[in-house]
Amino acid sequence: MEHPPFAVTVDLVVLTIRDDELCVLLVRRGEAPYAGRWALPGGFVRPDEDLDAAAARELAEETGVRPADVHVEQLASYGAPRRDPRMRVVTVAYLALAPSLPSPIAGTDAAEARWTPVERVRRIAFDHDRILTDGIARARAKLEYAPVATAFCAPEFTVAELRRVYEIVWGVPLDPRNFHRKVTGVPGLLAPAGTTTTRNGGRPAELYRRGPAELLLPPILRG
Amino acid sequence: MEHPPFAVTVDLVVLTIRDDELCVLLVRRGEAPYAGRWALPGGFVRPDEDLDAAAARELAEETGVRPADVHVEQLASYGAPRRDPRMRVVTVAYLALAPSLPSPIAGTDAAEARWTPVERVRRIAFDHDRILTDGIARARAKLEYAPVATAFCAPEFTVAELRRVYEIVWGVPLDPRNFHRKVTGVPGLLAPAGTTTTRNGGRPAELYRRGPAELLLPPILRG
DNA sequence: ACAAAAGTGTTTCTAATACACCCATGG
DNA sequence: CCATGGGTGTATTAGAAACACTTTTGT
Repeated sequence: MEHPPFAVTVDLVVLTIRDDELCVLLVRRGEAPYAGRWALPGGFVRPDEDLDAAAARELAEETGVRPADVHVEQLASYGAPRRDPRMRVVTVAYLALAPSLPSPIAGTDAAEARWTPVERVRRIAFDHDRILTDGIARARAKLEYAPVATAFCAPEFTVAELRRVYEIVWGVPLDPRNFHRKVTGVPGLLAPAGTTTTRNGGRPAELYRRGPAELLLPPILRG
Repeated sequence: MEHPPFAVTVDLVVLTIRDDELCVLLVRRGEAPYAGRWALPGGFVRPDEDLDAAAARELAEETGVRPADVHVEQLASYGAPRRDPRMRVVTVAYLALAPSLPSPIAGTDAAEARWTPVERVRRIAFDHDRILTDGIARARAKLEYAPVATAFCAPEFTVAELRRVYEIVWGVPLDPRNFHRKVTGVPGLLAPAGTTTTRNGGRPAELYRRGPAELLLPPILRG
């Protein structure tokens, strides 16, 4: 009963919104293979560590964000025999949705890390193109029926800021009036903070925090 | 740079409909751990085998069904440190939806295999309870927006047989008239076979094959 | 003739869309 | 006072649900 030895890694598709664009966190590889090329952040799962824990650890190391502010979920696993030329590696990919972070990423231990607009990503290392494509598709689909859009926002946000998230991720314009009604009508989605802001100009807007809702009923449909 | 050694397996949640119940394929374990207990079918990924290929191979070994007749998709990965007491095992779970098969499962190499109604599954080996729960939830959700219900049917089927699939998987009654209109109205979902059958009694029903549609628009919503 | 299942037509109601309009602030 | 974005009201329309009714077989 010999079981072939595998290495197991976690890789992260960390998405955020910066300057009105959907961006992904990429790190520059220092060693072969693909030395000097950009890649998704990730690393080996430790001997006594659960998969989710490994993903959370890598995320903290790379971004320094508090886990409570980020939405993390397992995406899929990838294990083609020669996806890593050194050895047989199966990677468990995770999708993370994070609020906008300061540009020089705090607490990072990677040599070089960068937020890149997803439209401009070209030929990254390993099979990470495919993983990124799958992660973006998942994020787009999940906004429809799960309250994850708030993960892209600061702890307190306006309805218009939440709408911008949808417009940027989906790439379609939404009617501000109908969106407002829809999103404030979903029970448990938004909790009023009781304060207002004028940071976007015009009439002061109500500030909200994320509510306790786990599911989005009815769903918010794409244009 | 030492990478801890992992074993990697695939486990299968194979669902079918037998006697108007949603059933899952379970196999009896011959060896420790959990000797004599029921478990999801599965096995080790081979050194030169992709994950999807390993899942397809195990499915063929356990059920003997032709791959074209079954819907197979990756479900999720599970890798808690002590989920297998022998060693560190990460398993990639797959969900398969199959048409009703003859009871003594043809082409099986497992010592003992059985279709069990999902409601009656109790305390199966390892963390397979959790995997099964996740698989059922995925199947229920996927019927809404993907044309996978046909995977439970024979190659040629009636609208009423397709409706029974939805009713059994969701556990809710559906209006036959509205269902008929809805499902025949989705472009590309059903291809008329040109023949009819009276196997369900009453007026002859049109027979259909699965159409080329990949997505279900508009979705079929749960009552 | 009658039961049973297939399939169609029609009415009702809910919810998404489009858009006119008013509100509250900064400059 | 005017520009800007926030928020409400309302008419239109698309689709879901409910159900009466007709069709085509087996017995």
